[in-house]
Amino acid sequence: MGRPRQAILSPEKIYRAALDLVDEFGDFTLPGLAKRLSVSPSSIYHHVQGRPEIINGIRSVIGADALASGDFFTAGADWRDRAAAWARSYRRALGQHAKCIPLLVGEAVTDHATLEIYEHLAALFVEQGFSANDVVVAVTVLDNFMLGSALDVAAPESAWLADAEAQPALHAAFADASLAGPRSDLSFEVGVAAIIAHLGTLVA
Amino acid sequence: MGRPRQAILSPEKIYRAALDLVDEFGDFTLPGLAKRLSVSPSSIYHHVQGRPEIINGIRSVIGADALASGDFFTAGADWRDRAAAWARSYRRALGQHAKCIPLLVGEAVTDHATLEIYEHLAALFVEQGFSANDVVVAVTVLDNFMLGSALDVAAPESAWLADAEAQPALHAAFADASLAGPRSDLSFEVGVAAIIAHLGTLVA
DNA sequence: ACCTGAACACCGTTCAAGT
DNA sequence: ACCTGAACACCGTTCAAGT
Repeated sequence: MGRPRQAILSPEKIYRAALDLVDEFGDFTLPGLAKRLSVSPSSIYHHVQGRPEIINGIRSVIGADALASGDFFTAGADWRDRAAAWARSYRRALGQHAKCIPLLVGEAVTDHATLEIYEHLAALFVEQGFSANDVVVAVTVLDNFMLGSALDVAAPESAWLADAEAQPALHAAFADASLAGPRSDLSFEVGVAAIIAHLGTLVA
Repeated sequence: MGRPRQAILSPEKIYRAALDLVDEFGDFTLPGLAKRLSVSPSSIYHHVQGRPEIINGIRSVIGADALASGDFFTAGADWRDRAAAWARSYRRALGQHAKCIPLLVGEAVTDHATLEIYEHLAALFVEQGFSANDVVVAVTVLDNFMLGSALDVAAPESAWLADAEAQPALHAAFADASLAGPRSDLSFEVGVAAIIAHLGTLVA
């Protein structure tokens, strides 16, 4: 066929198609991606280096969409509310692509969009007069909890397949619980409230 | 060669060898696993169903070792100390095999050892008089933070490759911080203290 | 029951060939 | 510059054949 007059592919198109595949099937393959893009597998290599770069691209697309939503710009409000909103927004963004998270964890963050998201959080603490040490710890604590909670979104409500005989306390708790909403969401709010209340003691 | 008088393999041996490979290289392949066990790839299928079962086996080995360490039996102490010890112990167990975590997340927990570990935590809250709802939330919150923090152990200290120009607050905080220990460990303790203090308000 | 070697479909990546 | 088809090494899994 040869070169088309107008390029069919772009890194962005490749990343978005890969994101779609992961959302749908929990993973992607280069041949599957090529098929989705109506292209030959080898064509993809004219735009990205390889599979790892595509995975990184998925992260950046999620981050860019989250930034574009404007959720991270809740200026004016109390810093506690803004920190909580940050965690809530990024967890929602990741949770919308919960099947991607296992693919993303364990890879270093280098894309601009994701770093920008964390810059928002760090700036918030700096503004509040946190020391460098406290900013690092505050960002880490909130990020760790946010990420652990986002991972939990992917897990089915019955991911805890406890046995009534072998794990009586665990089984009974889940069997008898009557939560007023999704377990993961409610727990997230409890944890965020706990963490932010504690961070407040650093600033006082 | 045919069947040996004494079986060379067992599920346990396969799981442990796979764990070793992941610790060393961050992943494992069936051919690589077979080589490590001085066996043919097809031999492995006489003992386990396939790769997913091996991944589940890795989790159960980590859980069994953690249970065997006795860290989860800190009876007598205050429930707050025991809950903190639980999170600390399991994070340490997972952190010792940090490269495994990306492989484990996103898979439902079904192995006995891991469920036993969560049973310890649930029983602790039940003992304390938590309602079923509160047990579920307390277990979820502590688990989510513990897992997020364990993932952070795998990340290099410089996983946040912030740019001085583009992300000034984030960059400056990490550049100027002088923490009295590993960022991940210190942050974990701060978060656990925050969460447990908050859980204490449920029981009061 | 348990190990082997051959075989299959599939995957990620490379590269020469085309426009 | 950008797409294609052929090719390569490799992977997970199956299966008939051996003891």
